Amino acid sequence: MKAITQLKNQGFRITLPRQEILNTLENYPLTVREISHTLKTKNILVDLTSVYRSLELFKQMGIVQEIDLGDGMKRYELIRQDKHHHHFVCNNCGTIKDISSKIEKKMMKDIQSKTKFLIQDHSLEMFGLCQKCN
Amino acid sequence: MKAITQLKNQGFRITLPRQEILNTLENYPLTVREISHTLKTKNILVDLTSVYRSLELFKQMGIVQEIDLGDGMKRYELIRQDKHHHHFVCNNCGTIKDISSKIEKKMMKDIQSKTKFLIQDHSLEMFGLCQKCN
DNA sequence: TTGAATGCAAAGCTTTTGCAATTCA
DNA sequence: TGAATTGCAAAAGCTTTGCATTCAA
Repeated sequence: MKAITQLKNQGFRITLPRQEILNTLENYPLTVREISHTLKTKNILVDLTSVYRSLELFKQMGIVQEIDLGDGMKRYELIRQDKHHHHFVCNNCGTIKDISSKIEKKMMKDIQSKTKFLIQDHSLEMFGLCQKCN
Repeated sequence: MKAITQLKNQGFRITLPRQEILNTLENYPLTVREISHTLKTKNILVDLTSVYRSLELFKQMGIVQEIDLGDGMKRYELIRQDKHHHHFVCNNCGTIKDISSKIEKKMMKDIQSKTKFLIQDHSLEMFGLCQKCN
């Protein structure tokens, strides 16, 4: 279901800030500042606070996902239909690429049966050099 | 090589704060506040700033490793000899357990050959319920 | 019209920086 | 002794909160 529809269906208002924030997230994960800056270049001024609040709402609605690359800022990306994936960050140019792996599920099952922990979620981030920078 | 020896060999001073900070890290990853608080219960008062600075030094010397569980605070743990591992965090009681997996290396190789990215490092954190809480 | 959403200012946290005082070697 | 290390105060950076104003429905 499209994010906007989802908002409407759940009784939330379709505001310009919300629509535009969602638009910025089309391509790759962004920080709050990056979202705000992107909007500024389109002459759409949205306060940082509102960006934070919108993202919090989107997160709770399952529209958006928070990712942490360990650099002190959270990043946000749209959740595409059940396409669980991870990220590769280039240490040189900073580009973020989506990564998905088939072995992953097996790995989680393995760990779960070995440890008897119930794994509800996990995050996997990779760092290195992208094809261009290598 | 023991951390203290390593410090001495590299010309750094063996101070009480440094020794005691290292001691707190024996068991599991701690935040800066947790380190400071642990020391306080032992009547050892070390300023937060000094904890930060010691950890930064230890990190650069390869004695300590920074981990990010996405809750806004960095955690620090001793690096044991080439025992690369990851973490499982219980969503209920907060316990952090070390996890290591054999499949992991294969997974990285797989991704590397598929994407042509050079993977230099990665982080994997798992969240769920531990045996006790499940 | 009216409650939801936004903007602005201020505060809350973690982490960093500057500098004088202290301390290890 | 003297440079390295620490502590204290202040600042920096990300995020949250309070409240009056604005706006979608």
